[in-house]
Amino acid sequence: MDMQKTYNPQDFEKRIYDNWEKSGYFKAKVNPDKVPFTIVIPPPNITGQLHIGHALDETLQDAIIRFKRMQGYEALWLPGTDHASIATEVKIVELIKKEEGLTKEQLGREEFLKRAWAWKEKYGGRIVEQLKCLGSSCDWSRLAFTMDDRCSKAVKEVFVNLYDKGLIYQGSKIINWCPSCKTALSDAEVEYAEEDSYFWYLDYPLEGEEGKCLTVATTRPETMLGDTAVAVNPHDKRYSSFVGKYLILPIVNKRIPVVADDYVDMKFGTGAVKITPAHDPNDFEVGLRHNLEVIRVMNDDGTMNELAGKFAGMDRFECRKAIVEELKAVGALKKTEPHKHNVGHCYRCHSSVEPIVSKQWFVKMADLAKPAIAAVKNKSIKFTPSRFTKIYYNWMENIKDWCISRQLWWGHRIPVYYCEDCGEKMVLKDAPKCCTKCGSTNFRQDEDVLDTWFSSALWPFSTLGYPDMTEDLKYFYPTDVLVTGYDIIFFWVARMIFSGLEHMNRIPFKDVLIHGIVRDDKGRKMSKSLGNGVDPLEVIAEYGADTLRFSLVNGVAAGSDIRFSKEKCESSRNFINKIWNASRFVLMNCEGADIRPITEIKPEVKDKWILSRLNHTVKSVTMLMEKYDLGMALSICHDFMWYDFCDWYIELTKPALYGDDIAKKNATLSVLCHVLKETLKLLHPFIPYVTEEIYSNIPGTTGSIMVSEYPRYNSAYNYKKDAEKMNAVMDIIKAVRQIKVQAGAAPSKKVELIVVTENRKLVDSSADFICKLSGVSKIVFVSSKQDITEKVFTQVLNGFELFVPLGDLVDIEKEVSRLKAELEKTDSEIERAESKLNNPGFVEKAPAKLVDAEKQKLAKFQELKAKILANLKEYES
RNA sequence: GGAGGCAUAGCUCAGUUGGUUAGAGCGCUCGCUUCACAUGCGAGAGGUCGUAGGUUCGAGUCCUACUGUCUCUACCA
Repeated sequence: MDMQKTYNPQDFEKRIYDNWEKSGYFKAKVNPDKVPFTIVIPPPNITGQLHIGHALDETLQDAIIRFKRMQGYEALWLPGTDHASIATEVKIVELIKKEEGLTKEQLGREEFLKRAWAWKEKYGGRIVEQLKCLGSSCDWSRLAFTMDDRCSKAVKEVFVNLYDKGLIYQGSKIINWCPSCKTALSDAEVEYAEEDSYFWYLDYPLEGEEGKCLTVATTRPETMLGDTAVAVNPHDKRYSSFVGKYLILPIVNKRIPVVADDYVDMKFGTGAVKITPAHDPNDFEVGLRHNLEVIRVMNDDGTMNELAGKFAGMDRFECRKAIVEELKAVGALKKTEPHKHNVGHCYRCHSSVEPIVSKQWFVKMADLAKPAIAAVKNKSIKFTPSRFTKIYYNWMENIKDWCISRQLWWGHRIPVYYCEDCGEKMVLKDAPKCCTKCGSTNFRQDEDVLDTWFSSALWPFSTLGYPDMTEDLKYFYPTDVLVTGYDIIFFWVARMIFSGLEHMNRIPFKDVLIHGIVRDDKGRKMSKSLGNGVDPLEVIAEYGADTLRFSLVNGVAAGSDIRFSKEKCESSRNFINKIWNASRFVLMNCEGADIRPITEIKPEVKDKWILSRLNHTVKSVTMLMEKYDLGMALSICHDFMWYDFCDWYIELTKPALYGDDIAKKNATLSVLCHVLKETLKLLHPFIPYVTEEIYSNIPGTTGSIMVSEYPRYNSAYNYKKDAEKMNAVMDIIKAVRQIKVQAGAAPSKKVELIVVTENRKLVDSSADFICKLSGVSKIVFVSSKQDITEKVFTQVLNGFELFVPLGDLVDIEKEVSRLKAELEKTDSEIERAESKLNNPGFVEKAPAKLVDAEKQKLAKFQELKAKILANLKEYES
């Protein structure tokens, strides 16, 4: 046995991980004799390093995969990283600006991509190291990257297939544009935030009718330069005479029609809306319905273009001010009022997003969404917790076409080629040698790359070999469970589901385990601006990976957010320290002892009690693990380890361990070893390092705990009667302790215990325990309280009356009032039970088991009451 | 506008399909350096489970309304 006095994870975590890796236990292979169990990691972005949210995600996955591996599944946890197109590109742009003083355009595409791959090598590698520190049992031989050859091949295959099926198309539509990143964004990539702004009321004069005008209200006056109509509600009587007439657009002095459209809300603003089809999604729709001209007045970088006339070249916000001034000058600004409204921001750079008309590639969603909704409706895919299905439906049922092209360089380049000579468009998996139509070799590839989520959507099968029907793909797909946060249900989970169904004809996973986000100790979201982020590596350096993992999982309900605090870490560390010391106790005593397998031991009552407790624990923990209720599973392991094993069983073994009976000592130690070993196995998925370290020191164990057999429930170990006996003894011990504390006697003071009972045999056979655990020097049996001559404290239990003579410490008056309080409590229990049993509804309708239990409870309390009364009478006489 | 979560001890949170006397951690009080552990041991105090109704023999748990709070989603110019 080689264990330091204090738990010190830094001494062994690294060594253990290295051993695991060397042993090849993490590797999974196609094995027809075993049932596969597969998890693909949600690939962390290579933008930086792992944060505490990743630590939670990986801990949950590792716990599940370790559990399944021990249960005998061929467990594969497939690791990888994500190129994170826009997020990484933003970082690299910043880097080259800082280090080389260049913009990406100045650097050029080829050089830029070199920098990006270097970044990937550096940060991708770092993330892998961090995953290892956490203890993640990933199959590193399969490490994937969303832009590696395999994934790239899958992306091209899927793009071409969808295009051929007519599910990918190119079109000019209104999309979200980030003027800072200069790329299109999908709807999911826009974040809205409320901002204080103004509502500007503008007068648009009616053509040919001097002095008459229509007032529109707008939050974006600068877009009026691109107005091509004003819309009113067809039922709005105020404006019915205007419909079909023309207005003169101020400043621009252009004729624009008044159209009637249901989209307009009569009650909002003035009931008249300026229509700018090029710069507003709703206006774009109105424009389509009324055949309006689309005039785009803004450049890609957010400045005004030549169609903005004298405002050309101005930044959009500058232009807004200038337009307002100009409108005021020409008398078209009627009034201004403060207004709060939601403005969309780029989820990566946070600039405000500009809705503009642009030619982009889209995925047609309607037909893809239907089977994806059905798969969840018919429970082929189950969300845990189930409430997240509603969030999923909500999005899927209202889904719009997915804009997948990005005007970026870092990512999968769109596999579309244009012939410079004949203009032919070629959508091909591999770059053509020449134009498929005219044979020209003068062609170019589409400049754009794909949305990063396009490749992530294929992750569960691209990493296993798709489009080739490999053995891996056949064996490990569909995967079993996907573990991720609720924040990427739309971005990722939904898209994997329809992609799996479309390209593999099968769901990508059976279960989706959703967890919450990790917040700081005050419940705030961790963010760079608040500076309240917690670095998992720092926590590991201070407390060890096991403590971090324990803190993130113990007692946490699925799907709910987690508060992370130092206090929590400390209490987790204390628990692991407790395991450490309990194990030291067991192992130190084992030295030189004859430890036998549990099957060769004849257990006595205390042993049967802990074996039955262990058995129950195994049953509930296994059940909870299978339901992915890891927080509860771990909490039950914790309670068993601390309260049953350490607080009670270890103490109960001491009389035997320090006694002279060698056979008894060996038997007890064998049970101690068995229970410790099995408990460590239950804990191993959550806290792998410390359990491995201790396990290797237990006599009789060979190999790693991570490939040991997971404990199994066995009804032969229930020992119901013995467990009840032990519980009665434990009640006696607790009662004596209570008497001593209440009397103010020192814990070390040895007292005499006088017992009235019909079950003398039980007390006799457990005398060792009672004496050792409650500081009793001698147990005396009497037939009734009348036989006691000294002043005593009294405690009445079911089947036992306990009396402790404590001489002058005994205060009769206090004792009487204490007994009266006990009596009152007992009375209220009797009353409660009686009212239930007197209720015909309860007796008739409640399950017989419960009625019986209630009857027993009543009898028990009535017996207690009788004894308390008898004791009270003694004092009164 | 739509949807969802949460409201339980001083604080942070558990609480399985409704069913014994509602639990834990931290904090607090009292007593202990007892031969694994003071990162500990023993004994306690502390809760009308947000409010009002309802269903039921029985509600922290199910239903309705309300109050407070957080989040997602839509983007009404």
